[in-house]
Amino acid sequence: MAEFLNGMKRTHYCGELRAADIGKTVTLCGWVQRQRDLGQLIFIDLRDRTGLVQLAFDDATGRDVFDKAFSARAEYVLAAAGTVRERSSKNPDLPTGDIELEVRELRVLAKSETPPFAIEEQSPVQKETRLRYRYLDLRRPDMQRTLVARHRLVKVAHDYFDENGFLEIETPDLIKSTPEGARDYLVPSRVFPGKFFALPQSPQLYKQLLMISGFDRYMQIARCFRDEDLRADRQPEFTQIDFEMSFVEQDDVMAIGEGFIRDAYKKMLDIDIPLPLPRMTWREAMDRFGSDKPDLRFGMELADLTGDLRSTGFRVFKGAIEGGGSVRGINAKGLAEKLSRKELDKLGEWVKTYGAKGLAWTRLAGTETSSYEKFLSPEESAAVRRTLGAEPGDVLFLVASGENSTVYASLGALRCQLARRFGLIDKSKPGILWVTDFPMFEYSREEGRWMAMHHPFTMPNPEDIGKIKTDPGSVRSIAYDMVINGYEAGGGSIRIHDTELQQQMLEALGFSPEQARERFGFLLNALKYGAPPHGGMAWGLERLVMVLMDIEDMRDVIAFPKVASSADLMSEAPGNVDGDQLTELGIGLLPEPNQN
RNA sequence: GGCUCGGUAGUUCAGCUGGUUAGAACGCUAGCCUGUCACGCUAGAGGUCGACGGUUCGAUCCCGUUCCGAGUCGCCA
Repeated sequence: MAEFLNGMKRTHYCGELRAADIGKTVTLCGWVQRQRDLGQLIFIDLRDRTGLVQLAFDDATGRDVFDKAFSARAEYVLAAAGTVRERSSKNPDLPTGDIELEVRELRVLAKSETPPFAIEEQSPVQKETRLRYRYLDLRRPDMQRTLVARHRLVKVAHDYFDENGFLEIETPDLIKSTPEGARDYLVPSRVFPGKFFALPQSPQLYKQLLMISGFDRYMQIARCFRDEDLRADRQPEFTQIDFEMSFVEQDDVMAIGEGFIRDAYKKMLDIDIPLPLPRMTWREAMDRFGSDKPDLRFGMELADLTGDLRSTGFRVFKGAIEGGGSVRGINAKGLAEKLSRKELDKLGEWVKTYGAKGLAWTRLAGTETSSYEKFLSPEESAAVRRTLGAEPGDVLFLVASGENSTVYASLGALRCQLARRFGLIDKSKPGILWVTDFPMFEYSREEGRWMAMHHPFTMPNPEDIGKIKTDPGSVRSIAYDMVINGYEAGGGSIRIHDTELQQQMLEALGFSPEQARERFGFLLNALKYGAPPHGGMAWGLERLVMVLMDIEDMRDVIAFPKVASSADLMSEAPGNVDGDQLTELGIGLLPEPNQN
């Protein structure tokens, strides 16, 4: 049976004691990091969220206390009272290494089973084990540091938006399902059997309604849910730093957004971000980097070789160009010696996952080899080399496709892959920029219709409004993303505040007036009663913590995350429910052979 | 939904061409040790080789199915 505190009150955190505290009587509480039994002398490292401190037990220690120290094991919870004294042999590796606690009184507040892994920095344990025992994993200093940073970033956001006149207003989590966009998580209604709420993918419609209500400047730390497959940087439930403001144009929103990111870098990392942030149109980002979230921390930009190869006889390139696509390339500077023939073939296989039919290359090592130059005229080969700035030691990569999106995706991914693998990324300064002028629509093959690239409430560029019906592919939107280090850290837009334009937009997206009313009637109605021009944006809180802390796995910035199947390994959610619960909700399950 | 990779002691891993007692390190348990701090020394315990089926005289190893995990493409207004 564990002991109780029974009047012992913690006076200090473990990690904050210093030489200046020598002679003080203190009471500490924490977990046993390690017990070192030297016979007549025992040391215990006691840990709390501030760090470690050494407890000492020797012949001056009472028998009862000494025996407790003897039987203490890893992760036992202790309260220790005594006197801070100077160590006879100091430990320069520990902030508290000059002192130790001479323990007079010791309580074992809780014993512990041997933990499945050691609670320490950079524990070499697999993610799966860590997530099963997340409550132990979270005791590790790096996890604690990360969650502290996350807390501080939220605090920076609250402070910044409060200082700028924004009000935090909560929007509902049980809302109406929207057909556009990601799959909704559905919540059955007991009162309306057969009907469902949805969990929000974002507070989008509600924050627009708040603008119509006149709150003028809104912000929220908003929980969002998307029932889509996961990635290392994507979780089904996540948090947005969300804001919206009235009587503004794109530059006004961007100025507020930039101000926050400057504050965040200053207060979290003491890094000065010069404003205004650089801007790049979506078109330019695609052409130069093959991505709408370009990582600016390294070069290897794409080059369009279509002009050089316009009249080539090489069937692969010719077919791509005549098919309305292009041939583009990148120059992997100086990587010829590092990329063997075998590895080039591997990369060729790898780009196929992005839809490319293959990867053409020229390796300018001692003996030059090329997979495609034999099919080109000498003039064409020379032109390609010239355009790519080829020099001895380089490797040229070319992708040709009748679909420009395939060329962009393949080369954009290859560029990032090579940079990561060969350490070309300059981490000394963050690569932050705005990407603007996104296309309003993109065509969905599966749906056979035009879809909103951002969302259906995004303001089209006034210059392009006339083309919504005639040439939707060329319509630009007043939408902007904030890209940091190759991540889409945030994004937003100016919204449509005009009923007629909103209806026109929904029509272009294939909604009948009835469908539009059914899905978004409340917004369309609200727009009729005097909507101010408004816009806003949102950041993914997790993404921001990731880029700020240089963490690559989103699960490492979330206390209790999901694994790739969207399950929670610790609680084993999702789980079965009682038949009674389903009956009450009017839900019957289809027979599933693999239910257990 | 597709593709690729992985699952062996509590943990991280090794395990040849299929061969009879499946290993290492750390951790754990016990004993010794008065200045350690990744303490040290000695001894010991600990395995459904993810699961099921098949091939074989014999399967951790080969084949099939399946479960779990990772990455990624699709998907993610």
